[in-house]
Amino acid sequence: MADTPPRAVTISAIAAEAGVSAPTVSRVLNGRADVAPATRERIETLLRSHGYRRRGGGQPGGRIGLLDLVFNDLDSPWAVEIIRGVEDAAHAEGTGTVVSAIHRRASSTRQWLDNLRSRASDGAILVTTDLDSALHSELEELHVPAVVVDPAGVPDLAVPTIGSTNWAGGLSATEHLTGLGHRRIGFVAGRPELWCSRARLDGYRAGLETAGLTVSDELVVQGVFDYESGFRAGRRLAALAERPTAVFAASDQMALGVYEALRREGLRVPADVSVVGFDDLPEARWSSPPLTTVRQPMADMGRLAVRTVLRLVRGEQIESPRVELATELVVRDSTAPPAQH
Amino acid sequence: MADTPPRAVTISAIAAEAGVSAPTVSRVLNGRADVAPATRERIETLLRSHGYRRRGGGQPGGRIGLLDLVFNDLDSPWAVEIIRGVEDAAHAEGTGTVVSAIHRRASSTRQWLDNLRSRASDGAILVTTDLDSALHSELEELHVPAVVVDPAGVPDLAVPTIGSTNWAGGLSATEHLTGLGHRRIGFVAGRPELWCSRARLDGYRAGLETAGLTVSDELVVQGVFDYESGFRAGRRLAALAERPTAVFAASDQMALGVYEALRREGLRVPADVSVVGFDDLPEARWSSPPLTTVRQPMADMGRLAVRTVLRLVRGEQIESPRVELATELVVRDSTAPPAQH
DNA sequence: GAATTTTCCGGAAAAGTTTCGGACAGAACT
DNA sequence: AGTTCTGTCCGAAACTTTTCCGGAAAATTC
Repeated sequence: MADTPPRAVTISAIAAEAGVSAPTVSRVLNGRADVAPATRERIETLLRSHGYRRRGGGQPGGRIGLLDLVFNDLDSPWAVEIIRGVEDAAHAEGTGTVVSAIHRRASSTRQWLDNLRSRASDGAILVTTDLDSALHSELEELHVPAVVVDPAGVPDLAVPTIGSTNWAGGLSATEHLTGLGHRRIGFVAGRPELWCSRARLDGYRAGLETAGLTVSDELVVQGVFDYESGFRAGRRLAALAERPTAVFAASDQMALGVYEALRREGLRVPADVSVVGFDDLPEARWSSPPLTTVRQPMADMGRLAVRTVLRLVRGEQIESPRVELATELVVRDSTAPPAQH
Repeated sequence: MADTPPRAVTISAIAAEAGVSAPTVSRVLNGRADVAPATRERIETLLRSHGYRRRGGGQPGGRIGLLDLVFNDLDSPWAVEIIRGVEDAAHAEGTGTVVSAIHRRASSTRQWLDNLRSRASDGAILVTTDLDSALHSELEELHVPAVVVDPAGVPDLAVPTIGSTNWAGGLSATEHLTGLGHRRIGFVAGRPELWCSRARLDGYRAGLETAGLTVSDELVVQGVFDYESGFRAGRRLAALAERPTAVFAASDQMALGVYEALRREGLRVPADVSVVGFDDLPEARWSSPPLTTVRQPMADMGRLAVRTVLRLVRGEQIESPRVELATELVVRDSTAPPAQH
């Protein structure tokens, strides 16, 4: 005959190759205790190199049942929004969503991979700013396709990523402020090592240039995306000899930190200083005053991630390995024309 | 011999009873197309009445692999915290967490139940303020034990629930304010039909009485837990002839609404009015000023829910069908002694 | 050194899934 | 009407994986 079609690897094939019986391999797969360490090692290697995937009971086939959604920790402020989008799309496709958090410890990652294989998840959606290549190759060996959803932008990797248009967002926020008449606009930058920070900063610069303003270094303060660093940056900007009339923070959390710094200085938003954020977290709507910000469509990104990973599971081609969804300026009450002197 | 041990229902037993072969039952279970509607109906009824649970491949046994975590919608502001706690405990127990949202539509619930059976989830944790008894009996039929995590309190049902000490929380918040010297303290109540609202209100009253104050009806404004209602309540309290010097809101979202209402009146927190919330959502820490509030240990409630439902899965007894975890007052910057007139 | 326990693994049985083909009904050509 | 064709529905058999049980070898104890 011709070559056999790509028959799926079975437990017995592995067993034969390892020189043991099928039940032994089964025990290894299920993490049973009564297997000699050496034997277990040998079988695990074979399992991995053959990319064994658990199958229900009978022959191959089987439909998609589970998707893993992984967070670096569960502390991303956009976590809920992403979960909501992923759950929504997964539900529509008839698959379940397993949410996991892997912590900094390497053991946590290992355990997650074991669980992933044990429950025969079909694909993984990673929400993380640092997917190391070790994890990536492990997933490759397991034949579990992965997609990275990353509102922070990610260095290039052979994994499809879904982000958002940071540069355009930075530009529109800045143009909103210049359009209101602001001439001195502070900027609180995010982690410089992440793409998205640079893109937002460049968008800010482009916005100033469009308005015929020059970029002043003292108006750009470094932060690390969190509340605390926003607070410190806000204090520094407020203490400037020539105080800016508006501040654009590269994240909502930093914008709220700026709020607090201004409040302690006795300055009012937006009467004395206008503030713009980036992300549109739920708390942006409920801050006082409600925060003008650049919305990242987290839920849509989650939905797209599900569709993308399912295409990979089905072996279909995807158009582009890197997709960016549009950001959108949401004007609320934290911006106003500058006070007249 | 004696009576047979409670043998699990097998596919073949169902098949025999329905007068069909095992493969046919298998097809029904997996939603295959080639089964006559009448036959499918008959088998599904039997499946349900026997509480059939999918088993891996071999004999009964099998270890716990998946837990379902269900939200009413995914809009609860405490969702992340609960997910975090549940994921943490589930991870430690070696099980995965499937997060689902069921919407108001009944079809959504049905679909979730189908998925639940199809993926052979071992237990369910429901986060909801209205678990209807229909759903409850369905779960009973599927032999999937359930636990309700409900920070809002729930009417009695034959399901273990995990809540928190709302009365004590209301009391401690109020005593904190009276301790600072406040004599006129406004209260923004939550949905009156929920237990927790009454408990918090009673805690407030008890706190006033402890301090020898009388409860004035005009100081208690009805809200529905959300930002908007808090805003309206705040406006009403601020417009009072004799304005309160402090406001205790029965949820953080309402407290933030009060913030905004006060800000629009030109009043400062805490210089002019102190504010206390309830829940300790993440945004409480990041509001301006950071909000003093009563913390509900959402993550711990999630963890306890996992342990409880796993005990039910293993057939163990649980101590109490209703557990309340302690709330804790978190003092931040939104409270201060009343201004001297 | 013998006895006992523990470790490790294979055979057998059980459970569930798919593939393939057969029975049957209705529709469509002569 | 008889024949053929086609599609639906279901069972037998094949196949994969899992657990149960028992036995041989190694390790430990007396």
